[in-house]
Amino acid sequence: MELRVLKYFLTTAREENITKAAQSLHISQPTLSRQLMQLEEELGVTLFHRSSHNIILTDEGQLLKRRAQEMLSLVDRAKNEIS
Amino acid sequence: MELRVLKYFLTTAREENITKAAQSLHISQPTLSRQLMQLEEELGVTLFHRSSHNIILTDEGQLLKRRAQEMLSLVDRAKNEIS
DNA sequence: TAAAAATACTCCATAGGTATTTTAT
DNA sequence: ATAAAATACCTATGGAGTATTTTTA
Repeated sequence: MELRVLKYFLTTAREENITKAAQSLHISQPTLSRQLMQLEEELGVTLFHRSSHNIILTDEGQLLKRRAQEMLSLVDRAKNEIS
Repeated sequence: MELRVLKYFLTTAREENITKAAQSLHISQPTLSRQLMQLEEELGVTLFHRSSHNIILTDEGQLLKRRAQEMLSLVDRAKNEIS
């Protein structure tokens, strides 16, 4: 689990669409799709319910969302405190 | 800033010695030395006071230490909640 | 049949390693 | 003299891209 991928995850959770999230992140759709699948594999859970028109968080995905948001807030906080 | 490097940083802060921290992390001393320098460069601050026999946190380093510990705690918490 | 996601490759950036040098006690 | 960090150089893993196929509303 890396902060870069958690940002990918949160953007995707927000957009509910991998293609749009990838555009927003300025990476390709396959790259994002792969990173999300790898994150799911690493955690051993399904994070998204995938349909052909959108992709929404599972219960486990919602849990990760909260913690990921907290982690990224801490990054901002650390950067502010340090500088 | 990535969680992997924050783990490196916290281990080094604890060991106060890059060589020992690298052994504890099962990576080489130059790899750890480089990652720490890159983290400092990224943040634009010095995180460690380096002497020839130990390496200790600066004030900015202490600030990062707190937040990094919180982030890694959140990782554990997320993993526990999910599984 | 038209979107969105997944798959199949290819490429390259960078994490990591070994060998060596520098530094400070 | 010695222990530790930094530097130089090389290797290789995996992050990222393009092209294509699969899937489902």
